Amino acid sequence: MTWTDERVALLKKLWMEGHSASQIAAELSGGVTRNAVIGKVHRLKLSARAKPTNVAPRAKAPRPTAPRRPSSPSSSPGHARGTASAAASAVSQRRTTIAPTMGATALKMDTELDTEMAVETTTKVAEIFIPVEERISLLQLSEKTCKWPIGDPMNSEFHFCGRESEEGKPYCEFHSRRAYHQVDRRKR
DNA sequence: CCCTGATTCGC
DNA sequence: GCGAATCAGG
Repeated sequence: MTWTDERVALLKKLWMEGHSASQIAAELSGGVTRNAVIGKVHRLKLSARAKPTNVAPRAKAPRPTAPRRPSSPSSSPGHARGTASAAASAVSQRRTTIAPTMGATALKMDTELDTEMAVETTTKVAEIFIPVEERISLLQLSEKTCKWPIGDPMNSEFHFCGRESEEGKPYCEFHSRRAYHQVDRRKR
């Protein structure tokens, strides 16, 4: 299949409407893969659709010397994957970008709830402080504890899963599936 | 394991 | 120009 004007036009339309590359690939007839769609999108220089004001510098461009695609059927030695140090650095190198608006909103809500909070605190302050030693707080999480939140953050019973997480994963095996396995993908 | 877009580079 | 392989991330 070739990129006719009609197919390109449809590609542009669907891409601008927010369809994913795989969805567009399915929409276009023929054996078009999502990679083909993405490649075409980049060549057309329309990879930017509705940026949220935030454009992180593309510094994640490694140039692996390893062969991209073996042209000969000779087998190559297997490569080890995933190390403990890699997982640790991945966590420590995490960058959190908080939009100014979020901070302002949080502050505003904080002050708004202040008076309401004060009344509640005076009546049930004892209940709030008792279980603090037993709960798993945010700061007590480590790289090997499941970080799946349980309960309402506003409730004193709020805690994290805390079970052992797989190497390099933020959640335990059970919650990792909950987090990444898409159940209602079709409804979009 | 499911998915997303981004990038590279042999063809 | 094309797109599979690969990467990086949620």
